[in-house]
Amino acid sequence: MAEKTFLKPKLPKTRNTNKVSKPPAASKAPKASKLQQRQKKAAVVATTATPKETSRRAVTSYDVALRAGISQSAVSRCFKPGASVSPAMRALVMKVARELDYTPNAIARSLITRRSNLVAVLISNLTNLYYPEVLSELCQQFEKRGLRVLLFTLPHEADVDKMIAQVWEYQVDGVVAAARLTPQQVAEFERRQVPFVLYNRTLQDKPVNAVVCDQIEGARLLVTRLAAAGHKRLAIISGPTDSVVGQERTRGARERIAELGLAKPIIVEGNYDYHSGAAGLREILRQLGCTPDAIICGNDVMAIGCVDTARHELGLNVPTELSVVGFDGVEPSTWLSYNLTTLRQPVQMMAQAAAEMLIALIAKPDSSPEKRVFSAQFIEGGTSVLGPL
Amino acid sequence: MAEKTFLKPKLPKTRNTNKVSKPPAASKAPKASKLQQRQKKAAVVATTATPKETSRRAVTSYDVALRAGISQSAVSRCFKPGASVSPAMRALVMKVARELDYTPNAIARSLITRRSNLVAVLISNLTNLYYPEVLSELCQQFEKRGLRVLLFTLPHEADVDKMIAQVWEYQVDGVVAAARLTPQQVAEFERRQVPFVLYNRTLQDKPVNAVVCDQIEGARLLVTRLAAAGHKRLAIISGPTDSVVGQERTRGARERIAELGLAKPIIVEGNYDYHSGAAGLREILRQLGCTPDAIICGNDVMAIGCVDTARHELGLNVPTELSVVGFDGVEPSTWLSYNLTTLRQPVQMMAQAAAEMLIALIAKPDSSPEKRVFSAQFIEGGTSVLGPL
DNA sequence: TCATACGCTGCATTCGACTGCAAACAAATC
DNA sequence: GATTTGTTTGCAGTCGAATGCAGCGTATGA
Repeated sequence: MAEKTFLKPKLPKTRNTNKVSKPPAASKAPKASKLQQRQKKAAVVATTATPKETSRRAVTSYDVALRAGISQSAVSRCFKPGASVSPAMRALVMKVARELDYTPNAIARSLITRRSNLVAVLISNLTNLYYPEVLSELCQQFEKRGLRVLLFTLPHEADVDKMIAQVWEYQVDGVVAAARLTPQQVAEFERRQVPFVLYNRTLQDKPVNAVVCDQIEGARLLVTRLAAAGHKRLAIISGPTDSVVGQERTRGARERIAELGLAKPIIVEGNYDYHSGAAGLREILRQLGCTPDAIICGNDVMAIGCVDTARHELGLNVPTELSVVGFDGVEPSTWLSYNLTTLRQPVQMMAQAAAEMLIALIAKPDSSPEKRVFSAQFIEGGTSVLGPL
Repeated sequence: MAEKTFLKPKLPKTRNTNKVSKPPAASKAPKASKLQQRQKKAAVVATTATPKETSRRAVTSYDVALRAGISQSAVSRCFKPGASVSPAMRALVMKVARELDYTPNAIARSLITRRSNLVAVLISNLTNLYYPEVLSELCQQFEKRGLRVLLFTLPHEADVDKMIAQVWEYQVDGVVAAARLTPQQVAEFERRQVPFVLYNRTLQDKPVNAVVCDQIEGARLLVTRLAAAGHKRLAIISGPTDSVVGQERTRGARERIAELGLAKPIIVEGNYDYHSGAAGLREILRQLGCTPDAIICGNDVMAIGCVDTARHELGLNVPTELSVVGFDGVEPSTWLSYNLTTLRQPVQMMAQAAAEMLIALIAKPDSSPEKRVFSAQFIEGGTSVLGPL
């Protein structure tokens, strides 16, 4: 109460050109001011709607302005951090806003500011066990910076183009793509001048903003360690051919195997899931006619499938009869039953880097492309016999 | 070419009130028409901007209208499915739109239609292994129906209110909440008249739209089966106390244990992760001084932690010396190393139901609340010794 | 005391698409 | 041929917040 009587006289009465100029202007009055129009509308709503139900319409800044006896622009300014508003005005507006349950409309704001504060995150397959971690981290990073995440999942790699069209419609400020995209699709990002960061993907022919983990380096390291421990006959269960990451892992392993003069490895293709790891192992044994020394799997889940099948279905002892290694370092790889030898990707750092990069790019769209390459961390688990390096 | 000459004369020349009415009106002309204003602006841009760079501004429906020699409203109508537009007009507009790379601005559309086509999905912890499946399914369902997903993760159960405020700002058409919310927070959904569906949660005192799985029924079934197989001393590793689902599972198990006249079970609290399953087991053994017959874990991941610790750390044989059962039926529970006895939740059906429900609710906001209760499916795995029922 | 500066505030316009209305045309009817 | 339908189109105003500008008020200086 005390506060109210303090504020009221000090604020709206000091200067209201509105009231002063209205009576004389009434003679000419080419058209009602916005606020007046609003006043009328509000009156209509009040008489039309049932008394208790405060109307279906949302509360707008005009409603707040009306109730507080000030202009709409004042309300708007109170919700903008750096704006020029007196403390008294801000207090009054906030009070009335709270009374009316006013929330600024981000849609309307976006329209005029041309900033939606939305970022699109494209992810191919959420059930991948690896991506939820990425998504979770990205989400938190963006939320911390006042950006909202519009999630797009690309399930059957089908109508990706249709989905991407949706991205444009929502005027997102930026895109993080952790999904397989054609060069044409990436090119469209550029054409539309929408900042974007690729996650674990790059383009051959064009420099783009990307956060990646050096798969080749990692794969070579794995082979080096396996060879040093005396493994000679290696086999590979690769990721699907359309996965760039998978291809790089395979290529790195293959190259290093060749360099070390080991026998050319059998390679069977998997699709990153548990069963394809199991199937891959069986196929390798069938083709080889005997057990290889070690199997390099394109990701942890396939490695787990491989280990389980070896142990529980084929009665093979992992690691003494067969070493199995994976990639990613997902949580189950650390479980006691597996304790997988793997290359852990620094997911948190990578996601953080991607978020940072995108935010920087939004602030300064014409920066030249940057690629941030992280190294995987070698985790020596119990599914491989490795000597000291 | 042929198409162009066919369309052009047939369309804009037949009736152009614009050209006819403009010259006479020029004498009075109180103010320029919108299209004319636009024309001027476009001219400015054209002369100001470098010739090659087609300007920084986005392409709008006015640009398309200008180029096609028609009105903006015609363009708008061409992008609205059921609108009254001649085929020739539609073809022309689509052609020009393609030439200019025009994409309708969903933000502007939302403002006037009061439909954002956005749904908020609130999820507490994406790394939970169970939620990615839910999210993935929800996403696909909504995308199929033309709704976009705004993702909100609530990490440390901290500033949930601040996050929810963001939900309002974006004028979402609906909310799916698969996170712990206070009754006050849920009440705010109602106050704001935003359709919402709770996933795996309900309120005690108020009927709300919800999709749930009957945890009590499931827990009772588990106990019944364990008891029938002769297990007498049961223990429980519960979910965290603030998880309603976890509490129900515990309660159901406890009730049934009491009904069957078995000894009151030791209950230790976990937090749903692998390590708390391991820790829970150790704690139970410490408190009990010996091995219980069976341990009921609040979810699969804890059950897995429990199994692993029993087998690899304590040298206990699961299931002969100790049965372990879980809840959820997440993918790793099916892996050969575990083959967990568990209650599988029909995630896909539930997510689908939630999406359907929300969509129905958006179409008809005043429907009375509905609760859809699903039953979990009992999966008899290899971590428990169970006779035939 | 008056001039200058600065701090707040309101006005009016803007963002881009949608839509009720009426005008214009085309087709159908008498 | 005149009238009545029906279809297609353009016009102008709308959604809700942001913002350049100008005006008002107060504090400061000379």
